[in-house]
Amino acid sequence: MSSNDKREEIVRAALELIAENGFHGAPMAMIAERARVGAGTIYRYFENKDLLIAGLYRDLEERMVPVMLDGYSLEQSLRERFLHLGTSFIRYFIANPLYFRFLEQFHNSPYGTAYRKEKILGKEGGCDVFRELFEEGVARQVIKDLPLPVLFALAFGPLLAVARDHILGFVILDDLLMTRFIEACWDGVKR
Amino acid sequence: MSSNDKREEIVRAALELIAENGFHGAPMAMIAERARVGAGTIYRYFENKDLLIAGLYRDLEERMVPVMLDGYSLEQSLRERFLHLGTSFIRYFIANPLYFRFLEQFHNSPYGTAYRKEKILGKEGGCDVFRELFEEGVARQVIKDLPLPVLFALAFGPLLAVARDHILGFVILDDLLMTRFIEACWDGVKR
Amino acid sequence: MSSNDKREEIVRAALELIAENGFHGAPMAMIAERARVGAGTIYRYFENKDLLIAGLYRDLEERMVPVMLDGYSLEQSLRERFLHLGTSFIRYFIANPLYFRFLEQFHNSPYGTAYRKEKILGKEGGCDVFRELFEEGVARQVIKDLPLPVLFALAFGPLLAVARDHILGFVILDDLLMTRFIEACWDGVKR
Amino acid sequence: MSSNDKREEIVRAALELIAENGFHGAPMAMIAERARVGAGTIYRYFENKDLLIAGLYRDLEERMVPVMLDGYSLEQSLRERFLHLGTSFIRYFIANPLYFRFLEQFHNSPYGTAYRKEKILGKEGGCDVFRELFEEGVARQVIKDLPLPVLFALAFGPLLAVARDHILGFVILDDLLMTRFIEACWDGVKR
DNA sequence: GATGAATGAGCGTTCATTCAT
DNA sequence: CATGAATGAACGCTCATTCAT
Repeated sequence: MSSNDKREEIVRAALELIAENGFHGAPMAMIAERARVGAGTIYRYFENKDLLIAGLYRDLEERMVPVMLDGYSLEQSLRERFLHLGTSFIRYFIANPLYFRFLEQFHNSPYGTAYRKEKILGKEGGCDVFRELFEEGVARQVIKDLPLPVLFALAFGPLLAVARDHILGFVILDDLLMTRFIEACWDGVKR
Repeated sequence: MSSNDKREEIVRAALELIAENGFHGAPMAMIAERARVGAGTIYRYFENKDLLIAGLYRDLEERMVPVMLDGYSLEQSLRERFLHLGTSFIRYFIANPLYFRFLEQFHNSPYGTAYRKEKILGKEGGCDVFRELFEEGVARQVIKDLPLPVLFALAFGPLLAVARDHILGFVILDDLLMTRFIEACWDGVKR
Repeated sequence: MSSNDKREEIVRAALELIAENGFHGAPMAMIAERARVGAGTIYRYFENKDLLIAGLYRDLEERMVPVMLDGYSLEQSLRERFLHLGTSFIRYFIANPLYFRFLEQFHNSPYGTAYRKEKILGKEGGCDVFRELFEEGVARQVIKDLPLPVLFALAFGPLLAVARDHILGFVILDDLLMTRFIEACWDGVKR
Repeated sequence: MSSNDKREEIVRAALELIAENGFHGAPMAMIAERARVGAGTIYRYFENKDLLIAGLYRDLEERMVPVMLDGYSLEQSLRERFLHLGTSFIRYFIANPLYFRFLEQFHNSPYGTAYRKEKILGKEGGCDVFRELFEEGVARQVIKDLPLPVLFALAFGPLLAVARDHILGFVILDDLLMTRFIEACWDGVKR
């Protein structure tokens, strides 16, 4: 097994356990066991548990951006771009429910709180493109003239909530329903 | 100090500590100290920590409903009723940021997960009235014909997100902004 | 068992183990076991291992002073006073070899080093009386006019070395030999 | 780098780290790093950490003897020989404070204790010559008729104590003071 | 021979829970 | 009833040692 494989196994194991059981259900020894690795080995790759988790978060963020931007074009209308991003966003989490669960655990946790302090805005990987979209929309009077955080709340709030509901099995978002849902989100932000 | 006072002190102390520091920053001994009560005493009122926290949650839910329903009238239009509930909802959390922080801690935690498993729908205290509102709105073709969880996501998602942003100081929701924000939520759910 | 007994048991156990095996041979779990106490219990009495050990040291220091001063009188000649203190000092450690071993462990250890930084001089409990003796002796031209630390080295160096030798069984210091030895120390410091 | 160089690098690195930080501040990995050698390499030269440290000790002992004997002549008087050895001894440690610090760390440590058990007498490198000096002095009635360990205590006790004080900066031993100090030691052992 | 990644026993410490008082 | 001292399992982390390369 190569060194890189080991790192990846650790990341995978940590992600799974945290997604399944939360941080309190993912002690280092259990992560090591699931990764089929000695307990001390984790510390060759991550200085401590906090940094392992922060690393996990950064990993997920980075992986997400290109997926969301795939097929995204500034030549489309604002509405089309919004629908594209919203759909990508939700599809991504439906396809990777573990990632979603992890991010939820992370956000409301001492780990996430410290991390968020640095970023304030620009949260939720790939937000920059959302921010640009909103700013352009406000300027062109297509989107409501509300502060950015409020627009983010109107867009991400429902997206995250519905992704959670789908993952927990409270709704099944087929293609039609997803489209109608994201159009509803657009209704919230558009003028 | 009456038995009831003691219980209340415990609840208050636990709420404060969890809201301020998260679950990891609220060990039983610290809760007992803040409540000016022996550590063992907590166990007279709550079988264990999980049930203390679940009890806390139930408490908050119950306290919230009458506040939200204050001034609520079935004689108002659906839109007016939605705006009323949304405004009450957000005002309540702005007035009680500790409650909000606690609920956020609770939702993504082993405690909350177990609890949610029981309730599936009907979550977020005072939802019944929201559910009735949505069902009536769908039936009367005023609200989009989407599954209830999706409508909940469209309404609560932004409400919770914006409440968090306000509490963390990312936006300041004055009366005007709050009204415009909740109208935007209505735009999301209305036909 | 009273609370005080428990504290004492912990102190005794820690002292024994450290004296017998050094710091590395006295993990908290072993101290707890020897004290017939839960591992967590130690932490009710001592914030952490460092403070347990510093506490132990302070304890020993305090216990020693009155023993050394018993029968000490400023009306005796300088020589008699020196012999008295030297004899008491060495007798004390011969009677309490565990204390001696502990102090030796302590002095050259991260624990002791930090502690010594604060005190620089005035080390080895009951030194003040030695210092006064030396200062008076220098002033009255009975003792060599050397810096205090050098006089301390001339007096304590042999005392500690011989105590160690006795405890390890390299010599047996009977009363006669002890007297002759301390007289030899006096020969070193006197004019 | 030759095999012998490697061994020497390891010894040097270990000595430095232990002298600077004590045993607890010198893990094998850190020694390897400072010696610019793989962690496993150390084990080609030393069976385990205990033996590495015992080897270190033996090294220092061996290096010290010729320095102390430089200029030493059996034709000098006993007093002159004592002063010579004492001066060399103390000068050596003042010139090599790292060696001194290491030896102090070593003496009160599980490593040193085990080692000392083997040697009982003949401790402190270059003791044989001291022993001969003492035995001759006792026989010729120039030195007090005390057991050898007691004479060692009278001589080495102050020497080590004063060397420590100098190295820690509590006194500065210039040539004059050093001479006067060693003469005082001689006063302790001579008849 | 030399390496350094991997190991896992063992460390100091915390904290939910119990129970004698 | 109320207490809080006592408990010990479980945690995050270190490091002497091994062994595949």
